[in-house]
Amino acid sequence: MKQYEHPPAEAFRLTAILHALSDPYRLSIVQKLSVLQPQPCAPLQGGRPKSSVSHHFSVLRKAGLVRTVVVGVNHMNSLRDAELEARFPGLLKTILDAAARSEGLPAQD
Amino acid sequence: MKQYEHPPAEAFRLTAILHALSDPYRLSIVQKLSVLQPQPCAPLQGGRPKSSVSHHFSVLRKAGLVRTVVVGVNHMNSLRDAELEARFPGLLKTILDAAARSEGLPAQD
DNA sequence: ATGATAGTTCGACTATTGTCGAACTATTCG
DNA sequence: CGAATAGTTCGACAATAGTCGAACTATCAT
Repeated sequence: MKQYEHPPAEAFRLTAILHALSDPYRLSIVQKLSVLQPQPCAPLQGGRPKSSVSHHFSVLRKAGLVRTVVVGVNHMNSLRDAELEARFPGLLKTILDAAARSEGLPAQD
Repeated sequence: MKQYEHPPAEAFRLTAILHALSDPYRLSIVQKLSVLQPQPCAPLQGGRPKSSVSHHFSVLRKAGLVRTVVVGVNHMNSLRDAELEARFPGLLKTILDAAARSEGLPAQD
């Protein structure tokens, strides 16, 4: 059962994390994973072709945000939240809170 | 005295903020401003040509991170920290803490 | 006015990123 | 085994972003 490479927590680079989360689609993946974990890629596709989805998951993995484990035919994704919290305390939660807040008011004053 | 356009706080987009901070040079500008505010562009140049510096300040302004006020011959930059805090509580501080932490350990274990 | 200083704008170029179809790999099921 | 499913990799292309010199603008000092 072939698995993925994930950078060790010491190798996380803040700028890579911020870049990974600066894409709206990737941010939405992380938001959804924060609600339900783990999930395979399929329910997170959002209408995109598989090759695009795969690319975005690769960016998330390389930044250290997501861990992907092959379980049978599915690739189960989860957030590396504990490691992230240890390395950059409060970062993920604060960004997710900000993201939630952004969504509340996209249309009104 | 000609001044700059700055987006209102309601127009801040999280992804634009994350993107702005995902560039190491721009992140370093924000870090330096967080220590000493306001500052003109010159001391923050970091060896880059003026046109590049100007470009990066423009990105920071458009994201809502920096406010630039023309004072005589200098363009004084400061963080829009209060507005940012109101819109995205804890975000700037958490990222700056993470950035400070990143710098502590670029070489050791 | 002239010159000096601080920074912007423009335009060209390069590099990085995102998109997507097609072919490929791994696993399960029949 | 062969077919189906889930996702990756490759390669081409488009779009976005960063870099930098040169010309420009605004302000201050003389």
